[in-house]
Amino acid sequence: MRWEELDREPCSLARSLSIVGDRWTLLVLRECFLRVRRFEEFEQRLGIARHVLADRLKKLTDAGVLTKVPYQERPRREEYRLTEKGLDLYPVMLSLLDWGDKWMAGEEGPPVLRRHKACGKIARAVQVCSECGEPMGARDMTVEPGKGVTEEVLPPAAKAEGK
Amino acid sequence: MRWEELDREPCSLARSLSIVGDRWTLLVLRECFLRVRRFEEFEQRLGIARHVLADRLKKLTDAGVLTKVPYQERPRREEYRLTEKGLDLYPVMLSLLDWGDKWMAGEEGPPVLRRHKACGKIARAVQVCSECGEPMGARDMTVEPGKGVTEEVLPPAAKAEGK
DNA sequence: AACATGGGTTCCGAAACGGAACCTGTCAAG
DNA sequence: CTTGACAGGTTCCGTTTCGGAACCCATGTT
Repeated sequence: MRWEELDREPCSLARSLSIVGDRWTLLVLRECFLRVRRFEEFEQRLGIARHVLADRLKKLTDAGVLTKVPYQERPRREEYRLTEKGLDLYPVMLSLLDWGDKWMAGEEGPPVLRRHKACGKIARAVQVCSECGEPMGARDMTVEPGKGVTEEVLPPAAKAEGK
Repeated sequence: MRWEELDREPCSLARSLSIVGDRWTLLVLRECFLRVRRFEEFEQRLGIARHVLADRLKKLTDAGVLTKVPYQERPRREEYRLTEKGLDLYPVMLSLLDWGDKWMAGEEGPPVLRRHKACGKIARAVQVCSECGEPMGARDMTVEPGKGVTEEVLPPAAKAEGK
Protein backbone atom coordinates (compact mmCIF):
# COMPACT_ATOMS: atom_id res chain seq x y z
CA MET A 1 0.00 0.00 0.00
CA ARG A 2 1.65 3.19 -1.15
CA TRP A 3 0.90 6.51 0.48
CA GLU A 4 0.18 8.33 -2.79
CA GLU A 5 -2.47 5.78 -3.72
CA LEU A 6 -4.23 5.57 -0.38
CA ASP A 7 -7.21 7.47 -1.74
CA ARG A 8 -7.96 4.63 -4.15
CA GLU A 9 -7.78 1.83 -1.60
CA PRO A 10 -11.03 -0.11 -1.17
CA CYS A 11 -11.29 1.07 2.41
CA SER A 12 -12.95 4.17 3.73
CA LEU A 13 -10.51 4.40 6.58
CA ALA A 14 -7.55 4.43 4.18
CA ARG A 15 -9.30 7.00 2.03
CA SER A 16 -9.98 9.23 5.01
CA LEU A 17 -6.37 8.89 6.11
CA SER A 18 -5.20 9.97 2.65
CA ILE A 19 -6.51 13.38 3.75
CA VAL A 20 -6.14 13.54 7.52
CA GLY A 21 -3.56 10.83 8.19
CA ASP A 22 -0.40 12.81 8.78
CA ARG A 23 1.35 14.63 11.57
CA TRP A 24 -0.23 18.03 11.15
CA THR A 25 -3.54 17.95 9.32
CA LEU A 26 -5.81 17.20 12.26
CA LEU A 27 -4.09 19.86 14.35
CA VAL A 28 -4.72 22.38 11.59
CA LEU A 29 -8.35 21.29 11.56
CA ARG A 30 -8.56 21.59 15.34
CA GLU A 31 -7.71 25.25 14.90
CA CYS A 32 -10.35 25.56 12.20
CA PHE A 33 -12.99 24.22 14.57
CA LEU A 34 -11.77 26.82 17.10
CA ARG A 35 -12.44 29.43 14.42
CA VAL A 36 -8.85 30.15 13.49
CA ARG A 37 -8.81 31.13 9.83
CA ARG A 38 -5.61 32.96 8.87
CA PHE A 39 -2.20 31.73 7.86
CA GLU A 40 -0.31 33.68 10.50
CA GLU A 41 -2.62 32.61 13.26
CA PHE A 42 -2.29 28.94 12.34
CA GLU A 43 1.45 29.35 12.27
CA GLN A 44 1.71 31.11 15.62
CA ARG A 45 -0.66 28.80 17.45
CA LEU A 46 0.76 25.57 16.05
CA GLY A 47 4.46 26.38 15.69
CA ILE A 48 4.42 24.63 12.33
CA ALA A 49 6.99 25.29 9.60
CA ARG A 50 5.51 27.75 7.11
CA HIS A 51 5.93 25.63 4.02
CA VAL A 52 4.38 22.64 5.72
CA LEU A 53 1.42 24.78 6.74
CA ALA A 54 1.08 26.15 3.21
CA ASP A 55 1.15 22.61 1.85
CA ARG A 56 -1.47 21.30 4.30
CA LEU A 57 -3.81 24.22 3.66
CA LYS A 58 -3.50 23.69 -0.07
CA LYS A 59 -4.17 19.97 0.21
CA LEU A 60 -7.17 20.52 2.46
CA THR A 61 -8.50 23.14 0.06
CA ASP A 62 -7.95 20.86 -2.95
CA ALA A 63 -9.73 18.09 -1.08
CA GLY A 64 -12.74 20.32 -0.44
CA VAL A 65 -12.33 20.28 3.34
CA LEU A 66 -11.45 23.97 3.52
CA THR A 67 -12.34 26.81 1.22
CA LYS A 68 -10.57 30.13 0.72
CA VAL A 69 -12.78 33.15 1.16
CA PRO A 70 -11.46 36.68 0.52
CA TYR A 71 -11.75 39.08 3.44
CA GLN A 72 -10.16 42.07 1.67
CA GLU A 73 -9.08 43.17 -1.79
CA ARG A 74 -5.98 45.25 -2.53
CA PRO A 75 -3.97 43.53 -1.42
CA ARG A 76 -6.13 40.49 -1.83
CA ARG A 77 -6.19 38.45 1.34
CA GLU A 78 -8.00 35.19 1.87
CA GLU A 79 -8.88 33.14 4.89
CA TYR A 80 -9.59 29.46 5.25
CA ARG A 81 -12.94 28.14 6.36
CA LEU A 82 -14.40 24.70 6.90
CA THR A 83 -16.75 23.50 4.20
CA GLU A 84 -19.63 21.14 4.92
CA LYS A 85 -17.21 18.29 4.20
CA GLY A 86 -14.84 19.79 6.75
CA LEU A 87 -17.51 20.34 9.39
CA ASP A 88 -18.44 16.70 8.93
CA LEU A 89 -15.06 15.79 10.39
CA TYR A 90 -16.28 16.92 13.80
CA PRO A 91 -17.10 13.36 14.94
CA VAL A 92 -13.48 12.43 14.20
CA MET A 93 -12.19 15.31 16.30
CA LEU A 94 -14.62 14.55 19.08
CA SER A 95 -13.82 10.86 19.28
CA LEU A 96 -10.09 11.61 19.39
CA LEU A 97 -10.70 14.26 22.04
CA ASP A 98 -12.77 11.91 24.17
CA TRP A 99 -10.19 9.18 23.88
CA GLY A 100 -7.43 11.59 24.88
CA ASP A 101 -9.55 12.87 27.78
CA LYS A 102 -10.04 9.33 29.03
CA TRP A 103 -6.62 7.81 28.46
CA MET A 104 -4.08 10.61 28.16
CA ALA A 105 -5.18 13.12 30.80
CA GLY A 106 -3.08 13.27 33.96
CA GLU A 107 -4.03 14.11 37.51
CA GLU A 108 -5.65 17.35 36.54
CA GLY A 109 -8.17 15.86 34.16
CA PRO A 110 -8.90 17.04 30.63
CA PRO A 111 -7.19 20.32 29.69
CA VAL A 112 -10.16 21.67 27.75
CA LEU A 113 -13.81 21.08 28.55
CA ARG A 114 -16.63 20.92 26.02
CA ARG A 115 -20.07 22.04 27.00
CA HIS A 116 -23.16 20.93 25.10
CA LYS A 117 -25.27 23.99 24.31
CA ALA A 118 -28.50 21.99 24.24
CA CYS A 119 -28.30 20.78 27.83
CA GLY A 120 -25.62 23.05 29.28
CA LYS A 121 -23.55 20.19 30.63
CA ILE A 122 -19.92 19.18 30.17
CA ALA A 123 -20.33 16.18 27.92
CA ARG A 124 -18.60 13.55 25.92
CA ALA A 125 -19.93 11.80 22.85
CA VAL A 126 -21.55 8.39 22.71
CA GLN A 127 -21.85 6.63 19.38
CA VAL A 128 -25.19 5.04 18.68
CA CYS A 129 -26.58 3.16 15.72
CA SER A 130 -28.18 5.32 13.04
CA GLU A 131 -30.90 2.67 12.63
CA CYS A 132 -31.83 1.52 16.11
CA GLY A 133 -30.24 4.06 18.44
CA GLU A 134 -28.45 1.43 20.52
CA PRO A 135 -24.74 1.86 21.37
CA MET A 136 -22.19 0.74 18.78
CA GLY A 137 -19.08 -0.84 20.26
CA ALA A 138 -16.14 -2.55 18.56
CA ARG A 139 -17.61 -5.99 19.04
CA ASP A 140 -21.22 -5.11 18.22
CA MET A 141 -20.47 -5.02 14.50
CA THR A 142 -19.76 -7.42 11.69
CA VAL A 143 -18.22 -6.47 8.36
CA GLU A 144 -19.11 -7.60 4.85
CA PRO A 145 -17.78 -6.62 1.43
CA GLY A 146 -19.67 -3.92 -0.46
CA LYS A 147 -19.95 -3.45 -4.21
CA GLY A 148 -16.88 -4.22 -6.28
CA VAL A 149 -14.94 -5.68 -3.38
CA THR A 150 -14.05 -9.35 -3.14
CA GLU A 151 -14.12 -11.50 -0.03
CA GLU A 152 -10.33 -11.64 0.15
CA VAL A 153 -9.94 -8.11 1.35
CA LEU A 154 -11.29 -9.23 4.70
CA PRO A 155 -9.06 -11.44 6.82
CA PRO A 156 -10.28 -14.96 7.73
CA ALA A 157 -10.93 -14.10 11.37
CA ALA A 158 -13.21 -11.20 10.47
CA LYS A 159 -15.12 -13.25 7.92
CA ALA A 160 -15.59 -16.21 10.24
CA GLU A 161 -17.20 -13.95 12.76
CA GLY A 162 -20.03 -12.93 10.49
CA LYS A 163 -21.25 -16.51 10.12
CA MET B 1 4.87 22.45 18.92
CA ARG B 2 7.38 19.68 18.47
CA TRP B 3 6.32 16.18 17.50
CA GLU B 4 8.24 14.46 20.33
CA GLU B 5 6.48 16.61 22.91
CA LEU B 6 2.98 16.26 21.54
CA ASP B 7 1.98 13.99 24.41
CA ARG B 8 2.52 16.81 26.90
CA GLU B 9 0.49 19.44 25.05
CA PRO B 10 -2.51 20.74 26.99
CA CYS B 11 -4.85 19.31 24.37
CA SER B 12 -6.40 15.87 24.28
CA LEU B 13 -6.42 15.89 20.50
CA ALA B 14 -2.68 16.53 20.37
CA ARG B 15 -2.11 13.84 22.99
CA SER B 16 -4.17 11.34 21.03
CA LEU B 17 -2.28 12.23 17.87
CA SER B 18 1.01 11.60 19.64
CA ILE B 19 -0.07 7.95 19.46
CA VAL B 20 -2.24 7.59 16.36
CA GLY B 21 -1.26 10.67 14.34
CA ASP B 22 1.04 9.26 11.71
CA ARG B 23 0.85 7.59 8.34
CA TRP B 24 0.54 4.00 9.48
CA THR B 25 -0.72 3.61 13.01
CA LEU B 26 -4.45 3.76 12.33
CA LEU B 27 -4.09 1.31 9.45
CA VAL B 28 -2.30 -1.09 11.77
CA LEU B 29 -5.15 -0.66 14.24
CA ARG B 30 -7.72 -1.23 11.50
CA GLU B 31 -6.16 -4.65 11.03
CA CYS B 32 -6.29 -5.25 14.77
CA PHE B 33 -10.03 -4.56 14.79
CA LEU B 34 -10.32 -7.06 11.91
CA ARG B 35 -8.60 -9.57 14.20
CA VAL B 36 -5.22 -9.56 12.52
CA ARG B 37 -2.63 -10.27 15.18
CA ARG B 38 0.67 -11.44 13.71
CA PHE B 39 3.64 -9.57 12.34
CA GLU B 40 3.66 -11.34 8.99
CA GLU B 41 -0.05 -10.87 8.46
CA PHE B 42 0.15 -7.15 9.19
CA GLU B 43 3.03 -6.88 6.78
CA GLN B 44 1.35 -8.77 3.96
CA ARG B 45 -2.01 -7.07 4.27
CA LEU B 46 -0.61 -3.57 4.63
CA GLY B 47 2.51 -3.68 2.46
CA ILE B 48 4.35 -1.73 5.15
CA ALA B 49 8.13 -1.72 5.49
CA ARG B 50 9.08 -4.24 8.15
CA HIS B 51 11.06 -1.91 10.36
CA VAL B 52 8.27 0.66 10.30
CA LEU B 53 5.80 -2.04 11.32
CA ALA B 54 8.11 -3.22 14.11
CA ASP B 55 8.42 0.36 15.30
CA ARG B 56 4.65 1.03 15.26
CA LEU B 57 3.85 -2.21 17.06
CA LYS B 58 6.44 -1.39 19.72
CA LYS B 59 5.11 2.13 20.18
CA LEU B 60 1.52 0.91 20.40
CA THR B 61 2.57 -1.74 22.90
CA ASP B 62 4.54 0.78 24.97
CA ALA B 63 1.51 3.08 24.90
CA GLY B 64 -0.74 0.31 26.22
CA VAL B 65 -2.91 0.18 23.10
CA LEU B 66 -1.73 -3.30 22.16
CA THR B 67 -0.37 -6.11 24.28
CA LYS B 68 1.84 -9.02 23.28
CA VAL B 69 0.46 -12.42 24.17
CA PRO B 70 2.46 -15.61 23.57
CA TYR B 71 0.77 -18.22 21.41
CA GLN B 72 3.62 -20.76 21.49
CA GLU B 73 6.90 -21.47 23.27
CA ARG B 74 10.03 -22.96 21.67
CA PRO B 75 10.46 -20.91 19.63
CA ARG B 76 8.60 -18.28 21.58
CA ARG B 77 6.11 -16.47 19.36
CA GLU B 78 3.86 -13.62 20.37
CA GLU B 79 0.89 -11.94 18.80
CA TYR B 80 -0.51 -8.46 19.27
CA ARG B 81 -3.96 -7.85 20.68
CA LEU B 82 -5.97 -4.78 21.46
CA THR B 83 -6.17 -3.81 25.12
CA GLU B 84 -9.17 -2.05 26.60
CA LYS B 85 -7.42 1.23 25.76
CA GLY B 86 -7.07 0.01 22.19
CA LEU B 87 -10.67 -1.18 21.89
CA ASP B 88 -11.69 2.26 23.10
CA LEU B 89 -10.31 3.65 19.84
CA TYR B 90 -13.24 2.10 17.99
CA PRO B 91 -15.19 5.38 17.90
CA VAL B 92 -12.22 6.99 16.16
CA MET B 93 -12.13 4.24 13.54
CA LEU B 94 -15.86 4.38 13.09
CA SER B 95 -16.05 8.13 12.64
CA LEU B 96 -13.23 8.04 10.08
CA LEU B 97 -14.96 5.15 8.29
CA ASP B 98 -18.28 6.95 8.20
CA TRP B 99 -16.67 10.13 6.90
CA GLY B 100 -14.86 8.17 4.19
CA ASP B 101 -18.09 6.35 3.31
CA LYS B 102 -19.88 9.64 2.92
CA TRP B 103 -17.24 11.78 1.22
CA MET B 104 -14.69 9.50 -0.40
CA ALA B 105 -16.81 6.68 -1.85
CA GLY B 106 -17.31 6.71 -5.59
CA GLU B 107 -20.20 5.49 -7.72
CA GLU B 108 -20.16 2.08 -6.15
CA GLY B 109 -20.73 3.23 -2.62
CA PRO B 110 -18.76 2.18 0.46
CA PRO B 111 -16.32 -0.69 -0.17
CA VAL B 112 -17.01 -2.41 3.14
CA LEU B 113 -20.33 -2.49 4.96
CA ARG B 114 -20.78 -2.66 8.71
CA ARG B 115 -23.77 -4.44 10.13
CA HIS B 116 -24.99 -3.77 13.66
CA LYS B 117 -25.51 -7.09 15.43
CA ALA B 118 -28.19 -5.68 17.72
CA CYS B 119 -30.60 -4.67 14.97
CA GLY B 120 -29.19 -6.54 11.97
CA LYS B 121 -29.02 -3.46 9.78
CA ILE B 122 -26.22 -1.80 7.84
CA ALA B 123 -25.55 1.20 10.01
CA ARG B 124 -23.43 4.23 10.56
CA ALA B 125 -22.70 5.92 13.88
CA VAL B 126 -24.40 8.99 15.25
CA GLN B 127 -22.76 10.89 18.07
CA VAL B 128 -25.06 11.91 20.88
CA CYS B 129 -24.47 13.73 24.15
CA SER B 130 -23.53 11.49 27.06
CA GLU B 131 -25.71 13.67 29.31
CA CYS B 132 -28.89 14.41 27.38
CA GLY B 133 -28.80 12.02 24.42
CA GLU B 134 -29.27 14.77 21.84
CA PRO B 135 -27.01 14.93 18.76
CA MET B 136 -23.63 16.65 19.12
CA GLY B 137 -22.58 18.66 16.09
CA ALA B 138 -19.62 20.94 15.55
CA ARG B 139 -21.62 24.04 16.37
CA ASP B 140 -23.59 22.59 19.29
CA MET B 141 -20.59 22.90 21.60
CA THR B 142 -18.64 25.57 23.42
CA VAL B 143 -15.17 25.12 24.87
CA GLU B 144 -13.73 26.29 28.15
CA PRO B 145 -10.35 25.80 29.82
CA GLY B 146 -10.05 22.96 32.30
CA LYS B 147 -7.70 22.68 35.31
CA GLY B 148 -4.24 24.10 34.89
CA VAL B 149 -4.96 25.70 31.55
CA THR B 150 -5.09 29.44 31.04
CA GLU B 151 -7.54 31.33 28.86
CA GLU B 152 -4.88 32.11 26.25
CA VAL B 153 -4.78 28.62 24.88
CA LEU B 154 -8.16 29.26 23.30
CA PRO B 155 -8.30 31.70 20.40
CA PRO B 156 -10.41 34.88 20.74
CA ALA B 157 -13.11 33.70 18.34
CA ALA B 158 -13.71 30.51 20.32
CA LYS B 159 -13.80 32.35 23.63
CA ALA B 160 -16.17 35.04 22.38
CA GLU B 161 -18.62 32.37 21.38
CA GLY B 162 -19.06 31.00 24.86
CA LYS B 163 -20.28 34.34 26.17
C1' DA C 1 23.40 -30.29 6.16
C1' DA C 2 19.89 -27.67 3.95
C1' DC C 3 15.77 -25.33 4.11
C1' DA C 4 11.53 -23.24 6.15
C1' DT C 5 9.17 -20.14 9.58
C1' DG C 6 8.20 -16.06 12.42
C1' DG C 7 9.84 -11.96 13.92
C1' DG C 8 12.80 -9.06 13.74
C1' DT C 9 17.41 -5.59 12.62
C1' DT C 10 20.60 -3.19 9.34
C1' DC C 11 21.69 -0.45 5.43
C1' DC C 12 20.88 2.77 1.72
C1' DG C 13 18.68 6.24 -1.23
C1' DA C 14 14.24 9.02 -1.46
C1' DA C 15 10.77 11.81 0.71
C1' DA C 16 9.12 14.75 4.42
C1' DC C 17 10.12 17.93 8.10
C1' DG C 18 12.08 22.01 10.99
C1' DG C 19 14.13 26.42 10.80
C1' DA C 20 15.63 30.40 8.75
C1' DA C 21 15.92 33.54 4.95
C1' DC C 22 13.89 35.66 1.13
C1' DC C 23 10.03 37.35 -2.08
C1' DT C 24 5.63 39.95 -3.39
C1' DG C 25 1.69 43.31 -3.34
C1' DT C 26 -0.09 47.04 -0.99
C1' DC C 27 -0.39 50.77 2.19
C1' DA C 28 1.33 54.40 5.71
C1' DA C 29 4.95 57.31 7.58
C1' DG C 30 8.93 60.31 7.33
C1' DC D 1 10.30 58.67 -2.79
C1' DT D 2 12.57 55.74 0.15
C1' DT D 3 11.70 52.95 4.29
C1' DG D 4 9.10 49.98 6.90
C1' DA D 5 5.15 47.06 8.05
C1' DC D 6 1.87 43.34 7.05
C1' DA D 7 -0.08 38.99 5.19
C1' DG D 8 0.91 35.08 2.86
C1' DG D 9 3.68 32.66 0.82
C1' DT D 10 8.35 30.22 -1.56
C1' DT D 11 13.33 28.67 -1.37
C1' DC D 12 17.19 26.54 0.62
C1' DC D 13 19.61 23.41 3.69
C1' DG D 14 20.49 20.01 7.12
C1' DT D 15 18.06 16.30 9.95
C1' DT D 16 14.36 12.53 10.42
C1' DT D 17 11.52 9.27 8.68
C1' DC D 18 10.14 6.07 5.08
C1' DG D 19 10.32 2.33 1.41
C1' DG D 20 12.71 -1.60 -0.15
C1' DA D 21 15.87 -5.06 0.07
C1' DA D 22 19.13 -7.84 2.49
C1' DC D 23 20.54 -10.11 6.47
C1' DC D 24 20.09 -12.37 11.27
C1' DC D 25 18.52 -15.84 14.69
C1' DA D 26 16.23 -19.52 17.19
C1' DT D 27 13.85 -23.50 16.28
C1' DG D 28 11.76 -27.39 13.64
C1' DT D 29 11.37 -30.29 9.36
C1' DT D 30 13.42 -33.01 5.24
